[in-house]
Amino acid sequence: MVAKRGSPGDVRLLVRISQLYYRMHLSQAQIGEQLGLSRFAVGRLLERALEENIVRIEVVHPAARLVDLEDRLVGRFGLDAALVADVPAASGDAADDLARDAVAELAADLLAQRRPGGVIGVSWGRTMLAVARKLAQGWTSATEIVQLNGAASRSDQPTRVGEILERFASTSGASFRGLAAPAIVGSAALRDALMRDPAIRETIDLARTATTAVFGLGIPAPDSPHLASGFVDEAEQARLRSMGAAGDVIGRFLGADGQVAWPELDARTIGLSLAELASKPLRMGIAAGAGRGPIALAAIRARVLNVIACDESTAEWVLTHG
Amino acid sequence: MVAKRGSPGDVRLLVRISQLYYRMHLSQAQIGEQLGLSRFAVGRLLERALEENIVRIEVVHPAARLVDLEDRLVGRFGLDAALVADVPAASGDAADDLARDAVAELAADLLAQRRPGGVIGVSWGRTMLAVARKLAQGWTSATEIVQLNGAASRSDQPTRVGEILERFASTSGASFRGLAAPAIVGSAALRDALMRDPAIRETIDLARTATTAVFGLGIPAPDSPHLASGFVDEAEQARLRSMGAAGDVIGRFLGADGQVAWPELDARTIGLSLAELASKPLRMGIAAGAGRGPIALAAIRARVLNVIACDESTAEWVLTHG
DNA sequence: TTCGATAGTGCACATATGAGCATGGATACT
DNA sequence: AGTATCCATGCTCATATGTGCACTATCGAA
Repeated sequence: MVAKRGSPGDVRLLVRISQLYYRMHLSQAQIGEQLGLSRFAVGRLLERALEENIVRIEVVHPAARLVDLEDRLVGRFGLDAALVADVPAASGDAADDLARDAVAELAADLLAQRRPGGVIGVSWGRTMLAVARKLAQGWTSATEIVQLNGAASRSDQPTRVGEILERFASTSGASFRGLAAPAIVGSAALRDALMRDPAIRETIDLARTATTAVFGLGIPAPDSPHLASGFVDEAEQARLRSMGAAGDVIGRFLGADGQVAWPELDARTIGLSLAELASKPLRMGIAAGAGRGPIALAAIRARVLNVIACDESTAEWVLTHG
Repeated sequence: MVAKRGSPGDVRLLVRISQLYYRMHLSQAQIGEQLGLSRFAVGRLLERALEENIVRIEVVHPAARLVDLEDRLVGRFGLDAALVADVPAASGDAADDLARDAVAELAADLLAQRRPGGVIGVSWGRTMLAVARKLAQGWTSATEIVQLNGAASRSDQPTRVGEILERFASTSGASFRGLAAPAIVGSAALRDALMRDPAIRETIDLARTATTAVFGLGIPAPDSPHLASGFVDEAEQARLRSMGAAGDVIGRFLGADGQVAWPELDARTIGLSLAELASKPLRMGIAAGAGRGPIALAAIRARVLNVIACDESTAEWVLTHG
């Protein structure tokens, strides 16, 4: 007669079987033979040992947290993939640089894994530069790299759009095409006029054919390259923020709900539209650094991205507030 | 291209696969499908996750310690079984009572599990009384219960040998037979004379046919019922201890090496010999309470037991000193 | 006592996993 | 450049495990 369920000897049997199975790596049949039980009985007792928490199986690596965040982002928002970087939660410019690098590495890894071909559209900014610098030789077989949106010509900080395009192209053997125009101009009319310029138009048309887009998620800080380009004065910047702009995607500012924050300003913005962006099969948005939570959530809601790369605190903000 | 071994993305893959496998309970094939890997690759990565301690599987129940001690006792000394009771390591008479009860319960459980038949030999003492009181109705189909060694007639503490035999018998439907003689007498000649007495001889002969023996392991304390029976005076008791007697098994005192400590005294002892005891297929020795380590080890070395039941501190002592 | 409910048992069969091996692609060394 | 070596890969085949089911022992209530 075997010890009854719930008796002290019963737990001991579960413990013994668990140790034989998980520690000694005996088969259930061997254990059964040794203890005079059928292999079925052993299997069922092992199942009970698991149920009753006599055996604990856990994923203990620190990265487990991050993978968990990724899975929750994918599950909650129906994304294609999510990458959450392991970044100590510090603040300051140095910490932001670290976060950018870590997130950029993940983004570059994912691109290499997916090996997107054809035309790839890219935006610019510090984050995109970090990604460009992490790309390994031969990461893709793409044929052409194209700039998705205008670059500030008068920014105090160089936008480095040239280096970004050049690196994306040189590491992959693709050619590249820049967009020789400001991000945001003074009026919708001027924007429309520029968009009709043949060189600009050709680039935008090429960008429309891209099946992959990679872009950073920006915040409306006073030193944002978009806002500092000279066509958006301080009053307009203040108005933008007061309208609840969470940040920008390829130069276009979104509110927390994922809608364009200020349509009139959007009409003065040069580059692919958000609707066009949202139609790409692979569109990766990258958010690194403090305060990126709102724009990340807005971009997710707008569905302008289906792959997000961000740091831990951004991921947590999004999951908390989304 | 999959992330290279050692790269950060590699660990993340291991973590993700581990979570899908151990937490979500997907099959390796499903995981492979989902991540674009063969099921073999998934299996190998899971193996690596285990090797690299990304996944930890442990038996967490408090009883695991005890089961571990049991396994080590069985393995180290080639026993048939070992039972280690979960007893808080306290000292004092109350603690000893608790330990005795806990060990007795395990011993009774094991007996019920083995269901020994035929003739069962038993010794007496506080430990055996505790075992007798734990026996459940119908624990065995044995036909006869027989006393293995003489009982002190003049002990200050009643030996309760009657109750022990009666309980062993009444819970199993067996009849019982006592041994109406002292444990130790004054001379070998007197011992031999008693052993020739028909009633005593019959009981001993019956005990020789027993295939199962259950007995306590005693220590040579001044209040030991064996020593207090009147035939061993204080000088002899002191001599016994000075000869290094670790304790007794069915009234026969053993040295630390498992040899009979004092052959002349042994020749004055009534009951089964240790060699006869050691030939039984199932012979369970029970040691509960402080200071039982040495006699437990001695009994193991003498092979007079092949099943031991003891408390945690005794088990640890034996493993440390054996 | 008799009956029904319940939980445990062993089985046949389907599925999942592991082991050994041949292959191919990369690396390092000459 | 040529070549030896090392690994990772995916295969086949053997083993191990899980599932659903029919059967039985046990226990409590009528």
